[in-house]
Amino acid sequence: MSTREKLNTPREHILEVATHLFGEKGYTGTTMRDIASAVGVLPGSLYAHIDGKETLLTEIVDAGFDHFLATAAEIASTSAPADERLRRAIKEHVKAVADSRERTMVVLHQWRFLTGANYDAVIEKRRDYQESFERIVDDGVESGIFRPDLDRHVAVFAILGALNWVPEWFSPEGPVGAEEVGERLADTLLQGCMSHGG
Amino acid sequence: MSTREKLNTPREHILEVATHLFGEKGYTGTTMRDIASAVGVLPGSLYAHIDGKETLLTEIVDAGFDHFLATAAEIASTSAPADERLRRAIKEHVKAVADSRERTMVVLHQWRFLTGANYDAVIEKRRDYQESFERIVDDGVESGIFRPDLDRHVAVFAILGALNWVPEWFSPEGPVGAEEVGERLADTLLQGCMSHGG
DNA sequence: CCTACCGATCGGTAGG
DNA sequence: CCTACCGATCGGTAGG
Repeated sequence: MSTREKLNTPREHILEVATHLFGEKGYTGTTMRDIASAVGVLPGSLYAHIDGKETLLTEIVDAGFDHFLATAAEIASTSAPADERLRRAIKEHVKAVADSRERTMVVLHQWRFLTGANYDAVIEKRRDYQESFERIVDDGVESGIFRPDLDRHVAVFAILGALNWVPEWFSPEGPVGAEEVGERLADTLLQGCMSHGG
Repeated sequence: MSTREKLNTPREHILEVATHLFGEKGYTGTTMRDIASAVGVLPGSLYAHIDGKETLLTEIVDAGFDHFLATAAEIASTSAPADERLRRAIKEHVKAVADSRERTMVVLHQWRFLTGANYDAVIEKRRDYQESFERIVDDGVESGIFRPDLDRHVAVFAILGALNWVPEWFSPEGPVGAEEVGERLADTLLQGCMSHGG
């Protein structure tokens, strides 16, 4: 309480608190008073550092998507075999989720409450992320390492679904670490794509 | 507007409208005034038919979970081979999502806003649903039809994740129907579990 | 199902 | 970052 946890600017502190609350109670379920109270200031004082509630959301979501996007795009454009790239992308995604479960929940579910240009920007990032995975799967099918009859779209949706479900069950305090969970998830998802088993 | 769409009781009509709105804008993002307006009555009039906002949510969520649960439990307890049972469970889940995307979204994400006994009941249903899938996977590993090195928990989470992501991308108006999507999803997810490919 | 209304709370602002 | 406050809106109720 009396210890100052400010290693960051007040603005960054507010964003951290908002990320936590938006992830836990949702954007519409969180009030500016909740945020102010958790930060330790009165509600009106927040507006010295931020423009408004949606600004908080769009900054959290944009930064979160950019993180996922940058990693996936880098991996997708590598010249490594498709199965290796897919494994790397899966493991990096799990690692990012383990880093901050709440941030991931906000990125996955709260972007719907953005409006106008903020909303449009997210739709684009979402599509880009998907395309990085589609590129890997397409390459895998073309090179013969993945099954020729694989439905590329369904396969990518299955992989993204499995990844995006991770924050619902993974706990960094659990018996199995993020590295190992990513490996086992990759084992299962990879085999669903491969041309020949084990 | 002037046509009466009441094939149901007023109460059922309210529940339908609430399902749609909770799915679209979330529980905390939907007001009783939103619901009243979509139903076509004044806000206070809703309370002649329902107890309150949380009652609406818990009825929608409970009924939704029960539907998923009953189907999965029935399939899991069949004596068919594990791969057949898993395929059936996947297809039934996709069919249920196709029946009502909004209801599924409420079941998956809005139950967090329930409190007390309503919340506890959902946690239990959630666990039961997962256990139906775990039973199938366990049987498959024991009978040798699934890989012996398969991580049962991770495999089930991957399958549930892929299934629970379906409402984010599947459209009944799309080019591929629910039946076919379920089949292709099962193809990919099944192969991720099987002992020998193709 | 409507009229009329309750106390509480919302996001945000003016002025210091 | 606080004091003091704004108009709007919230879930819900009394009485018919």
